[in-house]
Amino acid sequence: MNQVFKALSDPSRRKILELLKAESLTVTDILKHFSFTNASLSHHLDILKRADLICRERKGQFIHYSINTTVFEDVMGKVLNIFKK
Amino acid sequence: MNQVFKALSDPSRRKILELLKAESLTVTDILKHFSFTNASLSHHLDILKRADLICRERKGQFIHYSINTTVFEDVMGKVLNIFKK
DNA sequence: TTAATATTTAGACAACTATCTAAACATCTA
DNA sequence: TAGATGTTTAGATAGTTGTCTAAATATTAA
Repeated sequence: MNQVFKALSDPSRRKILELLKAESLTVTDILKHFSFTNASLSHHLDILKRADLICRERKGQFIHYSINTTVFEDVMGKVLNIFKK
Repeated sequence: MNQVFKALSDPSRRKILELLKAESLTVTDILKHFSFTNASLSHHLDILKRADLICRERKGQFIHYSINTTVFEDVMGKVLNIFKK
């Protein structure tokens, strides 16, 4: 679960999640919203993937990324546990 | 709000919050649960304080730290916003 | 098969972070 | 006031992170 918190600690990665919650996108699509290189984006996507926060699916030449909503309850629960008695 | 996520990204700091949600504690009290120095703990407390996640109050020789529950809704809301459509 | 497009991987580097030791500051007690 | 206790600050260092360029891999189209 530490990987999830680490993944969420970067603003760019939170923005990626914001984008993906609206619709599933390719790397090139996502890249349009940022100023860094595709290599950097790939790195961020890798971290989000390892934290199980996103899913990837190749469709021919493209790879589509989407948010993994099933992890949502886990994260909320963990944040809840930090604060709630 | 980035400071909040950064603060939560470290396991030791999350453990500190876990301890403080039960009861308000002094630095020495908190230190018993960790193996690093008081200087390191002070550093972690500073980060949590800047993120507004904890409160400090001097009582004579001691400084008591407690969790800031009013920030709870903010954090939950932010995590919600990341996932919820 | 060759060229073009989409994405990841490898390696390097500057900036940041967690930790330490040593010193300073704050308060209490004798 | 002097010494003891509690806590923070300063400065140093090793490890981590975000970013880059260049090269590699995967798929499509000509």
